Amino acid sequence: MTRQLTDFLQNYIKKGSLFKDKKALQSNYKPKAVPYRGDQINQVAAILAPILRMEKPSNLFIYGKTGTGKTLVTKHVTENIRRIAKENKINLKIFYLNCKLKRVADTEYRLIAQLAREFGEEVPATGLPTDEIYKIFLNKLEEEKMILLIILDEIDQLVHKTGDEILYNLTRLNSELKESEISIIGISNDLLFTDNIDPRVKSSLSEEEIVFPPYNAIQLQKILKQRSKLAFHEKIIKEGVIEKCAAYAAREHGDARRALELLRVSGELAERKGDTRIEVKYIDQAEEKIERDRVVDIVATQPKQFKITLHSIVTVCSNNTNQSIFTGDVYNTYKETCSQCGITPLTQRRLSDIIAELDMLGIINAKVISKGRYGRTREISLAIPEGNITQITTILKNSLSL
DNA sequence: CGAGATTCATGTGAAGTATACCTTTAGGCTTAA
DNA sequence: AAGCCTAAAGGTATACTTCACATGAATCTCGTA
Repeated sequence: MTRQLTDFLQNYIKKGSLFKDKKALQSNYKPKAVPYRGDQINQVAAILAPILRMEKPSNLFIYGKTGTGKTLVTKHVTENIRRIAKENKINLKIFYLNCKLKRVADTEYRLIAQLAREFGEEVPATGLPTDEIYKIFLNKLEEEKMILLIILDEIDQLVHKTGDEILYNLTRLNSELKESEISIIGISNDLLFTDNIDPRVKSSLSEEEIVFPPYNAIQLQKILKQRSKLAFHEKIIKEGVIEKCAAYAAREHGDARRALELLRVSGELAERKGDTRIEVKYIDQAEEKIERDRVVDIVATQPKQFKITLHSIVTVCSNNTNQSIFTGDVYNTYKETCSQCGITPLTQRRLSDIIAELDMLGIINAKVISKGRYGRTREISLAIPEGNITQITTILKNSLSL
């Protein structure tokens, strides 16, 4: 047994890795150049450039589907601006916040609190009035006499959850500032986002707008080739692999992040199998694995009540296969589940909201339908691939100690 | 037969409540002069 | 008298509950052809 293990480990070293630099394929990797986004880079740069003359740049709004390079381009440009600002002794700060993160920036209070924390200020998670937290933040900002650039990623999620007042407050902030100035970059996956917000907010928040088009399959291929040169040793990738990755991602609205992830995970799978080259067959496995990991990750990080709800949905789904299931069924099962693990159940009202949130997360599909005489409800189905359900159930059971 | 009323099961908005946390304030105790 | 600690008072954000009303198509009702 030990013998085997030593052999394995020895071999592992000897064989070396398929990867030269795996980081090049990870989602937080920032390449030196961003291909096919020259226009967007120039536009963003042109809009933000006034910073370097200590002038407040226009607020900017960026739209585009996931994996079209919004975040990457924004970071790319702002990094450069940050660098040049530093060289020229311009007092500039750039804060990047992802509004989707639960319990970080998903309410007005938490958003501002997080900004204050970026300044190194200790602020409590709750208890203070919201204007108080604004004051703390603004005072700190005034003290430092600077230009502040706030990047709000996935801002549509925030507004969806808490309404558009936040945006109004944010845009109004400048009028309260004497020494410093704030500019906001909003990034949204939802192309129709601004249709539903207050026109006053809209005009001041999106003084400038940039739309990021999806990549097409050929562009994706080029991107993949470029990155794979950095990431893998020579001649590791078999013919057709890149093409297939690109095709898969192009099918999903040209999502470059996905394409890169497919390639990376394929590589990892090949490596784990002891293969010396990446075969086309690994891509399909990779796609499955990615989806599985995504779901597992989401599920595992949900609060308890969300887990119980999800568990109930899974249970109901598996009990009556190929029949549609409704809120009422889920709620009944939910109550049972609660009594099993000794937790007082929430009301149906609340459960309704939780189901809606789970839908937003994309792990279930819930559509409000009217069954005519038989009332109105949500038609719920799982958005988890068939093969992963058992695994998810296990995770849920373990964390709920069922 | 068809237009309009009815109905059901739950969606959904608003307001209220519980909890956990915050600051302020008043009182009480200690201490030093 | 001044200083310090503590506990109560008064305030907030968040997650949840309560209450009440909204929804919308299948079904029912009833007048009419």
